[in-house]
Amino acid sequence: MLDINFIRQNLAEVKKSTAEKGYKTDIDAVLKMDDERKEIQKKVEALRTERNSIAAQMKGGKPAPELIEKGKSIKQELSTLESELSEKESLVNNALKTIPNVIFDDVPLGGEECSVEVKKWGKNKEKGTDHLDLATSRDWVDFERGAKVAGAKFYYLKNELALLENALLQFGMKKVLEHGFSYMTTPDLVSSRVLEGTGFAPRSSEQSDEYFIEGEDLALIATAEMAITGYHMDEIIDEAKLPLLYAGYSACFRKEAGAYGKYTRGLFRVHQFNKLEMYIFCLPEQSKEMHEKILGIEEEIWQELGIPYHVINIAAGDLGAPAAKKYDLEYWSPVNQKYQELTSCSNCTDFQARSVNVRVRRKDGKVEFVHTLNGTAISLARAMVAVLENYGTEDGKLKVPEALKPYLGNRDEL
RNA sequence: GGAAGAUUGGCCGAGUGGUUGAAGGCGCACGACUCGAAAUCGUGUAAGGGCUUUACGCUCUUCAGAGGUUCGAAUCCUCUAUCUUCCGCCA
Repeated sequence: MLDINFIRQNLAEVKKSTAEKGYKTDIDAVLKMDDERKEIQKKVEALRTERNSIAAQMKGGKPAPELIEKGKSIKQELSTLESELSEKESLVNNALKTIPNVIFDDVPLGGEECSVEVKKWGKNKEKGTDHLDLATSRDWVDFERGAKVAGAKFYYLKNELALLENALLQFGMKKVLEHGFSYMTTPDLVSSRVLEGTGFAPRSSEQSDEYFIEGEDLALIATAEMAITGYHMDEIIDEAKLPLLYAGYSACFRKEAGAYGKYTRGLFRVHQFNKLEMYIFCLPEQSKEMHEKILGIEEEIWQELGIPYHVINIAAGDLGAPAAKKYDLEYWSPVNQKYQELTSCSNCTDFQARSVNVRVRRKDGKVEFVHTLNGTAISLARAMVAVLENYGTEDGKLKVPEALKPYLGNRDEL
C-alpha cells in the first residue's frame, strides 16, 4: 500500500498511475475520508490528554471524589468517540489498499499492446515440436490421471520429463547461488495478511486466483514471492545487511479460472507447478540496479539453455498493483510462432514493504521502508515447454541442452 | 489433540495497579584516549501518528493480538495467536 501522506504530496502522480493501471479508486474521496478520521482523532486525543492529567493528579494516593467523577465522565465520552475512530480508520485503511503503486517514468503507458520490446536474443526457429504430443507419446506426462485424481489441469510428470524438471531446477539453483542468492524452501500456505500484503486480492474478491483453505485464515501460495515477502514481516533490518537475496523454491497453485484455449495447451498453464523464485530486500537507492541484476540472471539462464527470447517493458495497464515497473522475458515458441511468457521480474519499491512492515535502520539511526523485488529464476512447467518445443527431434526424442547434461547423466538425448 | 509455562525496545532481560516509555546489559552512533586500531571511559540511542510557535517543542498511541475491570493497566480478568516442555499421534 501507499503512504497516505505520500498520496497527499504527490496527488497528481498517484492519480495518473492509478488511472493508467486501470484502477477506478476515487482518490479524492479517500483523502476526504482521512480528513474526517483526523478530526475525530483530534477530539479523541484532547480527551485522552485530559484523562491522563487527571490520573497523574491522583498519583499521590488521596482519592479526590470530584476528580474521580470527572474521570468517569471522560471515560464515557471517550468510548463512543473511540469506536467511531476505529471504524473510520478501517475504512481509510481498506480504501488505501485499493490504490496501486506509482509507476516509474520509463513505463510505457497504455494497455497490454503498448508494452515495449527492449531486448532480443537468439535466432527464432521456424519449426518446433509440440510439447504435449512429444511428452504424451513418450509417457512423460499424464494429464488424464491428473484430472481423475485432482481435476482438469492437474498432471503427473513421469520418467525422463520428471528428470528433466529436476535438471532444470538444479541448473537454475546453480545460477542463483553463483549470483549470491541464498536458497530456501518456503511454506506452501500463507495467512491472509501475507497474501494481501504481497498485493494479491483477498479471499472476498472475485478476481482472486488463489485456493483458500476453508475454515482457516490460509491460502495456497501462487508463488514463493508471497512466502518470502512475509519472511521479514514486522522486522527492522540493519542497513549493513542489505541487500538480502533469497531464492525460494516452492509449489505454486493457481485457479486460472477460464484460462483455457489454444495457447494454454498442456503444461503451459496449469493449476500447480514448481518454481524457483528470486526475491530481494534492498535499500531504496539500490532497487533499480537490483531490477536489472535480476533481469540479467534470467537472461543468462535462457541464453545458456539456448532458447531465443525477447524482453519487454510491461505497459502500465498490464502491471499489477504492487509493481512500479516490470519486465517479462518471453521465449519464441516455434510451435505457435509467437513470443510466450516465460519469466517476469518486478520492482515493487516500498509498496509491499509498507504493507507487511519491513524496514531498515540506517547507519544514522533513521528507519524507513525497504524496497522489494521479485523475479522468476526458473518456472519449471513453462521451462519444460520451452525446452521440448526447441529441442524435440524429428524421431520423437529430446536433445539435451548442453547446460543440462551434467544433471542428466551426460546423456545427449532422452 | 491434552496439560503446564512463556510472549516486554534492533537483540537479551528487569518489572504484579499511580514519577515505567519502561532498570540493566548487548548492539549501534558520537566523543576521549591512540600514530592507527583493539581494549577502556564518557554521552546518546524504541517505533508510529497528530498539532503548531518546525522546536534538541507540545501531544496521542504502542509492553504478542482483541475485548473487559478501573479515575488510572506492561501489571488484574476473558478470548485468540505463537513459542517452550511433558503426554498422545505420526512421515
